[in-house]
Amino acid sequence: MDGGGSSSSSFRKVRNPFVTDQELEESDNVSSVTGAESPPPSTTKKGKRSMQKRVVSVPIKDVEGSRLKGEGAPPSDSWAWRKYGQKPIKGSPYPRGYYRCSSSKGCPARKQVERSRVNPTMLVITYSCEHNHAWPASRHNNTSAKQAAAAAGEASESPTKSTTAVKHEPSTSQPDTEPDSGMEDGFACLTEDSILTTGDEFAWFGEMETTSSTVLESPLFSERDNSEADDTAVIFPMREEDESLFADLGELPECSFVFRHQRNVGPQVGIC
DNA sequence: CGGCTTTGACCTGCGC
DNA sequence: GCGCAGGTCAAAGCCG
Repeated sequence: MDGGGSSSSSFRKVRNPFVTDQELEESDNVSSVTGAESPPPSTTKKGKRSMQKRVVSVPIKDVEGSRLKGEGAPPSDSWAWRKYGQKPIKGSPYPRGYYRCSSSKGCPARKQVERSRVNPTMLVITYSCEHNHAWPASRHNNTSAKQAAAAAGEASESPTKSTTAVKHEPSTSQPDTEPDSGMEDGFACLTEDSILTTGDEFAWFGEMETTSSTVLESPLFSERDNSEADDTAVIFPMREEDESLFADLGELPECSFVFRHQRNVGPQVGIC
């Protein structure tokens, strides 16, 4: 309980070619995974502690049995998320849901879920993780995931297989001094330096590309390539089947980002 | 019974 | 300095 205004991250406006105002907010904070975190134009409201943020856009699928009424629902990741708030965002017809990681007690992970104004069929999820903080390992929390998904389904009736854009934003990496319990599971939020290439752990990703004819598109990448934008985004059409694959993503450190810049280069995974 | 969701209110930070 | 917007907390209610 930080008290009324607690630690929030700076989501102030900047400019992101990929999305509109709202998404811009997130993307702008999204620093390049490479660790080149662009100095936030505006200091975080309360985010005193450096937090790594990742923006992930996932297609909303029609999920039933939803008990949530939130507009933005988080994708079914493998972690337990507890919704602690929801607020309508100015300029956005969809409210933004605030979720906290409930997988672990000391889990500082948080995520904001909102519908993409650009593509109502996509959910824009912003993951916030303390610098170097550990994320709860894959904990199959059907409840959260299911509910989240359900919410998503409720929120959107367009199960359109949209593309999934993944953007990661490593925030200022400060020497981690907070021993968190989240690490217990073995997944730690590495600093932006930690950029890994697809390995066994991410083999699923490779398969996803090859087996599911999943195509990675990153409009942002294009931008980034050209201007080295701060955001890292990956867009790949997903199917219901792919969804399961994507669901596996939950098993991966949320802090990790997967992107493929060049065709010659395999999917690269970065862990914040 | 426990956990989670929902809604309202409060606080912080930024912009003007 | 004031207002706006965003973010978080707390309490109540509901569901599994």
